Amino acid sequence: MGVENPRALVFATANEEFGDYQANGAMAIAKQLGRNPRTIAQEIVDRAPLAEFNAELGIGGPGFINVRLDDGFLANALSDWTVSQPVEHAERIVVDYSSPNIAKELHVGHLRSTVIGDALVRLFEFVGHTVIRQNHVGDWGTAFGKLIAYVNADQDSSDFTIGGIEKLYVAASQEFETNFDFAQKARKEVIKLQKLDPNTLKTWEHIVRASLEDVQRIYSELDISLQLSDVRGESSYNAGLPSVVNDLENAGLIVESDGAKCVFVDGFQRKDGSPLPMIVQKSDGGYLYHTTDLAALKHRTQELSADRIIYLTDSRQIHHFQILFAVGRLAGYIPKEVSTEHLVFGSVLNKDGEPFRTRSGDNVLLRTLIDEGVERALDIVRSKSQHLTNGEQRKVARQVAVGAIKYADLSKNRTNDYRFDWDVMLSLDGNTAPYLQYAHARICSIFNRAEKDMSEFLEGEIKLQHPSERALALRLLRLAETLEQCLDERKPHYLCNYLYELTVHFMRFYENCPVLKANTPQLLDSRLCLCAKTAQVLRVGLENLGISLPLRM
RNA sequence: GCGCUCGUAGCUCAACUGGAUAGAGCAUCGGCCUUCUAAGCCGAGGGUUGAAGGUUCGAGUCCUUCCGAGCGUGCCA
Repeated sequence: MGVENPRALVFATANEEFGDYQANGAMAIAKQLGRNPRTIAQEIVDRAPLAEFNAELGIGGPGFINVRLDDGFLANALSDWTVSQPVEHAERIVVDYSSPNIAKELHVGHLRSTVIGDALVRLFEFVGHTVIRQNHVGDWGTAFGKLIAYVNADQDSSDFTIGGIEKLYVAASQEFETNFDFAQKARKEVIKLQKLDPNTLKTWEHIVRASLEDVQRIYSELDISLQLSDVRGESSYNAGLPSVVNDLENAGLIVESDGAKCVFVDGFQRKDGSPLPMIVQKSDGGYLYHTTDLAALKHRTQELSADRIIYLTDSRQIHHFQILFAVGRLAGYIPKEVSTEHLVFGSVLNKDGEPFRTRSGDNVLLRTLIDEGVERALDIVRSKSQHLTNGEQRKVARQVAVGAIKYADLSKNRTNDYRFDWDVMLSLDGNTAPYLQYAHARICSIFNRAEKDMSEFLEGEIKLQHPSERALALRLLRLAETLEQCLDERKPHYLCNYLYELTVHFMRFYENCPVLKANTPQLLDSRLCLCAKTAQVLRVGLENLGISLPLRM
């Protein structure tokens, strides 16, 4: 038609009465040509572009081309369909997430980075990327002086288990505030640590190990895929910090200001318009997190050969990452073809919209959160699932609780703050993990009752007889486009919304279409196949979000 | 002060990045269990998308101004 870059702009219709999909490209073309959009749409439709699929085309509104897929086409498409959706170009993606602090237990402040990060790495891997997880733990710094001094002073604490480390840290901090001698010892330990004194280092290692073991226990309870081998703490970059500063000096980027070594980057300025520096070495010679992050960046491009580097932190660090990436480019640490992304997320608020804290104002520990969730879930499971044994109830309660916590987080747009509300996330109504888990359990139950193996029905001829079967089929086929959108924007909530919508349609199908009492053997097999595929999508979807599914509940 | 993010039903959240009549759940009201798990399904009411302008065939989405909230703004991370 003589138009540059014509795009079909195909979307699922907002309203079923318009069909299944709509193409909005005609209006864009009409604008370019200065012609009537409906005429353009008609010309496109006249060419019968989807004739081979038997699709029904119509024109609506100012020039929408509505597409209703043929039932037979849909049924065939679903019969041949599989969940696997590999990307064309696989990349090596470094994902930096969770990042707990040693000697502090995981708390709500780590929840979103950990949960969202873990969902994304699983999804990246599912579509074929190579993911390198990096847990950038805070295992270095002045706080360790206090801890080491405290452990040294009290030999009993040397065999602490880490429920105790948090307490140890609190006790050490208190001692630091009130006991002058202790404070002196703590400062000495910091220096000894920096000089890699063997005894001090030994205690440090001991603390780090115990702390990491505790972190792994929480990960395991939360079904987080991070392993000890993914840990690469701040301490591991220590030796490289001077060379980072050296690199920056060689690149002519360092400016001394008030005794501190700074990098100034165009575009970063303070309120008065004066340039805002990144300080890479303090006036006392010490290094800062900027420097460590630069060293990590260098490591990730040069040693890990990343194509992409992704960071998950809350939105307060936006500025830090902007300047970090800018300096990384200037220093040559980030080659042109490598992309860096800072994925931000909002804060976790309580029911009333305030920061989520304990009564005394402390961060809520993930340990506490899991325990409370399991307890609440167990109450519900005991009252609703009396057909399960005690042991099964406990297991289901755990899956429901962990699923609920993670799903509540993942199902919201990550960039916004979200409210943590037990009653909403554990509810069986609405866009929640238990609702999806329940639908899956119902499907399993059908196969149990029929004494058939679900995996044998993943393939088979599908017949779409009832409108709810058709609607379900259409939703199943949208997995691929959902995953694409989800990973395109690195926003898991698109997948959650999809899974919820899929489940709603499954529930309707379930109400309207008896499976085991279907009229003919062909219809029985077709419906079992729809069930099996739905269960598979739920499983693939939820498991890639890090959420497990009970077979019964 | 400046910068970033945000403001959608009484509440919690969506809205495929500019598309048709802004959708779900909770809460409220009303229906459906001798049939595969009722932890379910069906229906009803509920909106000037913070306000006012602007761009466009078309705006919750883009631009401007205002109001309001949160966060950030040089040696902590």
